[in-house]
Amino acid sequence: MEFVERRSGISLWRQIADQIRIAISNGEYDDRNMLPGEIALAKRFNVNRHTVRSAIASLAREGVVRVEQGRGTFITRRKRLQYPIGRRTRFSEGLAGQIRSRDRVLKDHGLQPAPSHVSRALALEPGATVVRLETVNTADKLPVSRAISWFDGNRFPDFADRYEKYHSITAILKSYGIKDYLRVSTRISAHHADPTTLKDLQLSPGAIMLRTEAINAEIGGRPVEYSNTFFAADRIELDIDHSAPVPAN
Amino acid sequence: MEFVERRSGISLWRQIADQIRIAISNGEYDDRNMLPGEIALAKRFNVNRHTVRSAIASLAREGVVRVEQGRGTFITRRKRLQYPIGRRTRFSEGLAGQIRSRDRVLKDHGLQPAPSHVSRALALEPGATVVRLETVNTADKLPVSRAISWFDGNRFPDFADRYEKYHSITAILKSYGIKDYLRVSTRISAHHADPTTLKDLQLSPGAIMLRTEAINAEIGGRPVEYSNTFFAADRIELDIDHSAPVPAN
DNA sequence: CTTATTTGTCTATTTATCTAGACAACTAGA
DNA sequence: TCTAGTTGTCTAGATAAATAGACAAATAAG
Repeated sequence: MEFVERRSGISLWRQIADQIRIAISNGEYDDRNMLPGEIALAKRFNVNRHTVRSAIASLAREGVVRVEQGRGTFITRRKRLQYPIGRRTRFSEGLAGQIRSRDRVLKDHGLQPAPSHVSRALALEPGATVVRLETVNTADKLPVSRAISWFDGNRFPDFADRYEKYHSITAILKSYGIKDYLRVSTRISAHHADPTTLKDLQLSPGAIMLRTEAINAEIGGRPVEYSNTFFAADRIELDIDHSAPVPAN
Repeated sequence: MEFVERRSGISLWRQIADQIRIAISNGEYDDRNMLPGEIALAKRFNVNRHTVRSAIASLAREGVVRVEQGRGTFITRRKRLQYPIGRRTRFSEGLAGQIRSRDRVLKDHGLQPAPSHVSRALALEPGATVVRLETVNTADKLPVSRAISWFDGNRFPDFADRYEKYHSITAILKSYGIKDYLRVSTRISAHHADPTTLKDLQLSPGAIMLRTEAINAEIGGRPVEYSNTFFAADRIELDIDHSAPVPAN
């Protein structure tokens, strides 16, 4: 008997949907590739059949299962994408082989005085001007992450303008003469998604986002990029590589 | 005006509590170290004052805020612990300096035939016998993570027994002649906590867990430990270090 | 064709959540 | 001491979530 908690602020159907989603991604139903019947699930969770139906309806809206009258409920998607993070992390390469199409849309950009955490990360003076770039990244037409990047405004004054031309951080930095850069640190946390992220990543309230706060530096060690990225936790996982650094090419 | 979504399966008070918790950890109220008044919050979220009160009551139960009649609502905790992950990751050292007390309790252990993902990670034959160790880790009396570790059952047959004596993975491995080991890979994902984790980490439904799936290997590269760790996402964040590997000491 | 098993729809009722308003209790400052 | 601003408590009603039961509609197998 599985457990759901009442009066917890999370409706029963939502708790059940969450547990079924986890079970699916753990491969628990891989043998038949379908869920148990509604009546069996209702008994297992000790709730009414209609409550289970609400849970399944929400999983169907997410595209995790497909319901067929008279037959049952079939699992349609199971695995998260894997996003590798290592010394040489590039969004443009990370998902290669896992998806068919990929896109990055520039949502917003501008110059601004650096907030304190930004100036600290980029080793700039407090209040120095920085370029702010906000993008939404899509894989197979589904948004997977939202990134906010900051760069030294004095060093890269027209960074955002060059985005139209190059469409890639790596290429823009190269156009400034920076041949290579490496990841220095990554801080990872998980939160309930905030309203902006819910909207940008097409999530529903209560959804989880994985947040990475990363610093990239050029070869000498000078920081060039500071970024906050918010991933849709139900669509992607992070794969950390601890192996020895790759020599610059 | 902040946004909350109705009929989403998450009660309004819970959505509001989640948003306030995020705002606090973003340092938005650092100037006065207290929340706006209930009436102001109700207006901002466009809900009834009683709904805001429910949200605040739940944050108070969590220990995030303290409410004082006639005065206001004060912020009592703000930052997550930072758990460093690098080539040399050791729970016993990771939180040093951030907490006063630390404890690890062995919850369960035993020998079992390796599930496929375990045998693959440890480079053993399918179905080989493995030692399974389940622990709950506590910092300042609050549980922060739950870990399940697997080791080669042929190589370390009495691993679990030695736990009583050494109380440390590193020390046990040393007792088997393994002087040093390094992290090879870490896979990170975020999920709604499952019932077992909710209970072990004293969380409430809808809470988020950060999951790491890690492989440690001895110096030659032979895997020695495979582990799944579930962190309470609202108490801890992961800090990835990408710097060059430290030489063995 | 019949039967058992599955999901789909409908009505009714109960329980929980949210809203609305009034007023009490407490705090800090004028 | 008075006043403005805060949280605490109570009542009542509206809305949403969950339960209960009955039966329809589709599927698969004998």
